[in-house]
Amino acid sequence: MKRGVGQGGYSLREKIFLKLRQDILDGKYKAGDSLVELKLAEEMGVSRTPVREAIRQLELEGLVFSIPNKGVFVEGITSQDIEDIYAIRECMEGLAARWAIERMDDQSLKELENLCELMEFYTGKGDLDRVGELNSEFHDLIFESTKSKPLKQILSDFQYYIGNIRLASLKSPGRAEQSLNEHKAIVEAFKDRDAERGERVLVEHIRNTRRNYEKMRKD
Amino acid sequence: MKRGVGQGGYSLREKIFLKLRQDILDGKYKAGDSLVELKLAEEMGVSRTPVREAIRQLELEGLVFSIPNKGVFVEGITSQDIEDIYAIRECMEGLAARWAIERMDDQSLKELENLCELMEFYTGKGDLDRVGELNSEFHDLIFESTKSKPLKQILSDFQYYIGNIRLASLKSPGRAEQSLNEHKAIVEAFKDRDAERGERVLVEHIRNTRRNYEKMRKD
DNA sequence: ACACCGGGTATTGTATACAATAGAATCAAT
DNA sequence: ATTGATTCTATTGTATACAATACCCGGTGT
Repeated sequence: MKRGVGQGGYSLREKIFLKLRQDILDGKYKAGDSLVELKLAEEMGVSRTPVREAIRQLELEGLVFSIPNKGVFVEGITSQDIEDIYAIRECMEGLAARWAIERMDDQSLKELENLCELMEFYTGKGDLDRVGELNSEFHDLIFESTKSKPLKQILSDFQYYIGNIRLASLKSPGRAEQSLNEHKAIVEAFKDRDAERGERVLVEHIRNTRRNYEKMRKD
Repeated sequence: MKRGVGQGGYSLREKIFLKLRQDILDGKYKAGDSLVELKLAEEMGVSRTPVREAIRQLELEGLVFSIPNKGVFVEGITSQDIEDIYAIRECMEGLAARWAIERMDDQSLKELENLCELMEFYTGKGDLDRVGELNSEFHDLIFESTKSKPLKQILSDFQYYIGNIRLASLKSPGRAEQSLNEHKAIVEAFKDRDAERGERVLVEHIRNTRRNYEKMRKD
């Protein structure tokens, strides 16, 4: 079994959800495109049921909207959305930094340090795709360490939304090295358990990422 | 038709989703309770399909978690979650205030004023349930006016999460009047298009709501 | 030419049937 | 009595069948 959809998730629904979300975020389905249950189901070699459920979840995340008895359409992410997300992240990651520094256990701290070292290694090797993955893990670990369900939820969702953009941003000249230094500063603040400084450097990091994105857009 | 589930939403799935969410938030289902698709379906006089879809959505919102082939269990909201949500709202509604003041059109502003007057009327009459509803509409209108999809989504979800708590808080002695004054101050700042002041008074409003909740918890 | 009606098609909405799985209960062997 | 295998049951996972709806398109009357 496991034909067509691709491995990874647990149930078909989960896999389809992840796949569709990725496809939308990758631009395979553009804004306004209609997603037809039966068509998708046939493409993936499954029945409509799990496809439907996946679509309902996408709907809740705001990636698609559905007109009853008519169809489901891709909502798309505008560059305004991206900017908004960065602005929101500036606030929220500050909060995350404070909480994480207060609540993070030593083992997670060690892991965070480790992730940072790996990022250094792959940045040196120029494998930026891998760096991008590690970057996600880095921030996810911080979210996780806040031990705050509501905060985790928001930030993890955004993480997916802007994943591709962040990766592209990372590939602009010099940004990878700068980003690495910022991550190092974050780890230092975490190790010192300095919430004040942690918040500052993390917010600064987001702000720089955002600036880099805006600069990139203009080109 | 429309038997059992109760009106309101559009499709069965939507109605069931709203009903289940309300029931969880109302404490009808407590943390750890298991939700059995077939049982719920029979109770509401529908088939499993729409129930399943509703549950999947609840899962994405984090209100339930599902163990494959075993069951779905209510996640529940801890008082830690509530506190976190208030902290998050302090940040986010500040942002919302700034954006809304910049982007709100005159008609919405008029509506906002109107909502505030209605709140005054019903506060005077002592109909706090109605005031609670208007309160939600008031904040929703602000969210809507930010014209920001990501921000709207986050804040609207939280609105439901803490709706009942806010209502209870409103019923503590003197709070309704204080809340009303804070709303008036918000409207004034919006009318003056003073983003700086708007942010300050709105954040202050959230902070007071939160303090009131914490005070209430102790009793 | 134009508005109106009616049927046909595409699509989703809902119900039901069947498969797979996990866990509990039973029972036999040591 | 304990352990291990085995059956049984509850529950979800997936597929399919059928119903309802919206929209397109062609025909018809004026």
